[in-house]
Amino acid sequence: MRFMTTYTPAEVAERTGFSLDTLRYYEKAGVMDAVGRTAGGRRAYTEQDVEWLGLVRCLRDTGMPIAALKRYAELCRDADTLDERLALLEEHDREVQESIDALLLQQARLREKVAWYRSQGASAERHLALSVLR
Amino acid sequence: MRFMTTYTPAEVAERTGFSLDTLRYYEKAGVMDAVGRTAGGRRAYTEQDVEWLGLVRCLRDTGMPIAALKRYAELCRDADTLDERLALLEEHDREVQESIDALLLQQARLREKVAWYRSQGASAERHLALSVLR
DNA sequence: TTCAGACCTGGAGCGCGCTCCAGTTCAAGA
DNA sequence: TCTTGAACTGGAGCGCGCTCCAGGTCTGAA
Repeated sequence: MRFMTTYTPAEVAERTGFSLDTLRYYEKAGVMDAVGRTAGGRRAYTEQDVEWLGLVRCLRDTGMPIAALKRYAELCRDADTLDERLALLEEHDREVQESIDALLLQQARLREKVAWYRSQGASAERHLALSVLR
Repeated sequence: MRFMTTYTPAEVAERTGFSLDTLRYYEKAGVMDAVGRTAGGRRAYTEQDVEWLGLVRCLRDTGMPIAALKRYAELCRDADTLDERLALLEEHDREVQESIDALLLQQARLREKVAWYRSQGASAERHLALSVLR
């Protein structure tokens, strides 16, 4: 007989930032293995479940689609898939890098626009200053 | 009588990277002003239209929602709204910065994971090397 | 024992941003 | 003149990732 700490759905939602509905959805969608249950049928998340959800958080926040997450989860069920898992994460990393790069590029454009508006604002103020001085 | 260069929908799609459907959608949605038409009723995009779409590209690529873009377009119809436009873009810039920061943070986590897999791969190789040497 | 409130399920619904479609019209080249 | 292909319209449909709902069950505190 072994004992282990488990967490209620509400606690997991609190700790991971996922909603209860999202947690159930992830389970249904195969993003995570079926969660253990209490005698009464309530979910009892283990520490590992919560850790897994931490990784899910990371991958979702970086834009990995549910389908890829599901694929990754499947690979993790088989211990003999380290290469594939690594490849999947490396591919994702490249995509993340690309979106960061794209974001930085467009941010530069955006800031040019902002700078332009500020210069317009400045001339409006100059204008105001002149009219005040008149 | 004045002449100006205009562009067909196909040309604009080519230049902006938006699909024909998306261009029509943006017009319907108020993301851009109604585009001028030829005698036969076909759209004739002006250089300004194309420039505007360039800005739309920038804002969409950085995640600005259609509704905000529409709001911005409305402000641009009134010359007397520089402050509001600037505020809108500055707010957007902050959000862009936040998502870049979030992305960088999670990317770091992701790379730790990748590094872990590589170390596993390395020990697997060591293991392989050992078995080869045996 | 009772009751509130957390949790259960299956399935419908939603918000976003397009994307596709059908049926029609326009325009340029052979 | 005919043909072909690009563009027109209004509206339906879609993929994604949740989110909500109804109707029922479980559980711990009073």
